[in-house]
Formats: sequence, structure tokens, C-alpha cells
Amino acid sequence: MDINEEQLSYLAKVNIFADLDKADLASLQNVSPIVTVAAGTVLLRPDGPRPGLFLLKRGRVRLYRLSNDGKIVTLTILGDGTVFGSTESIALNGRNIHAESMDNCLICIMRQPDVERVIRQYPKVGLRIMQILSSRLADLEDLTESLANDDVRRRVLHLLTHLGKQFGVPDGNFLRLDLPLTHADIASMVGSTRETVTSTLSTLARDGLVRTNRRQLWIEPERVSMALNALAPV
DNA sequence: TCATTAAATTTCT
DNA sequence: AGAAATTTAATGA
Repeated sequence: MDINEEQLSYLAKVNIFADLDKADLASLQNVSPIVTVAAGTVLLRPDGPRPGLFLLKRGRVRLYRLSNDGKIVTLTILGDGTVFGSTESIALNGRNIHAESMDNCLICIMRQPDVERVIRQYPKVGLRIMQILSSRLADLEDLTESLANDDVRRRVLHLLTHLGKQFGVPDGNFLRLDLPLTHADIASMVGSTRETVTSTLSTLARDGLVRTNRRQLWIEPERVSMALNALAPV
């Protein structure tokens, strides 16, 4: 499967309404009106209200936790078409998290009764949600393995390929990550430090696996996957 | 190999 | 200009 195909299937997978036709979608407009949210808005906090499922139509949202010494640990960044939040019956993420918009976002909020009614009316939506949960579980398994076994270089490569699936836009041989990411952000996702991320990125650039310029990041998917398929250092 | 500390330099607002 | 982000270097676990 080439990158474009993979990217498309990824997007199709995360849109829980992908299977519905126009008429069905139209009937959902009233259920989940679209709201605009300014950059930097905290949408979820631990022990805060849990209004339901958030459908992120456009924009980027950071899910993070605060470690006991107060540092931000970014769990993941979500892009267009993703779903997060939780109801009594369906949790798409854990309870002790913060969710904060990184851009101006367009979102819908579906409250629990509406979610359940829609699932009963359109069982395919329920199946989609299960697919989303399944693929996130698989991603998490990959991620925990990487965090447990790999050195920083490989952890960064894993993260970048993962982000590439959701935020990569083709640019010649490269994929540009359409995402405002600082080295500190990357460090907080791979469990390392800002300085170490800086130096691993520069050696990755030297080796032609990535390109960096002005807070923009490109990855060379072919070489990156080759590097990841090589034997891990023990 | 990589966290930590410190300090200089570049880039953003 | 001032803040934020990046880079480089030295040290020790």
C-alpha cells in the first residue's frame, strides 16, 4: 500500500459517518451542530464535565496529561476527521486527560443520548467506532513497544511515521508534516528531552531521513521505514 | 546513549 | 525589543 492509499484509508476510518449517504448525514445536522473553537481552548480536563463525543471537523487538538512534577506529557495530536471524548458507554480516551485546541477548530459535540440513538439507527456508525477503537489499540501497542525497547532515534522515527499518516502532505519524495511541532513537543511525546530531540533530528537530517526548516518537518517515508525495519540496537 | 546544565544563537511575535 | 525555540558543548550516570 502506498502512502496516499494508506492516508486515505486512515481518514476514512476515523470519520464515523463515512458509511452514511447524503440524506442520512443531513438528518444528523440538527443532532450535532458545528461549533467553532478558538485556538488554545481547553475542551476537556480531568474531573471536568464530559459533554459527550467530540467530532473534530477541522483543526488540531492536543491530548495531554500533566505529570506529577507538572510537566506536559503529550499523548497524541488529533487532526481532521477524528473523534475523541467519552460518554457513559463509549470512551475514546481515558478520563485523566486534557484536550486543548491547537488551532481554531470546527467541532461537533454529540451527547450520549444522541450517540446511542444514532448508533441504533445506523449500526454502521457503531461498527466504525469499533474500528477506530481497534486501530487505536493497535497503534498504542506499537507505541508502547517502541517506548519500551527503542532508543530515542527509533522512537522519534516511529512518532514521525505515525504523525505522517494523519498530517503528512506529499511534497516530492518527502511528506511534509502539516503540524506546528516544536522540539519540546516531540520530546514530550517520545519521553526524551528538547536537547536530545534537537540533536537526533539533526543526525536524521544528515542521514537524509528527514528535512527541517523553520519549524517545518519533512520525512522521507521510504528511508524511514527502511530504517525502522532494520534491526533495533540492543 | 542520553539526561542535565549552562550558555549562545536564531527565529517568532 | 522581548519571548520562544533551537543549537552547541561539557559532564556524568
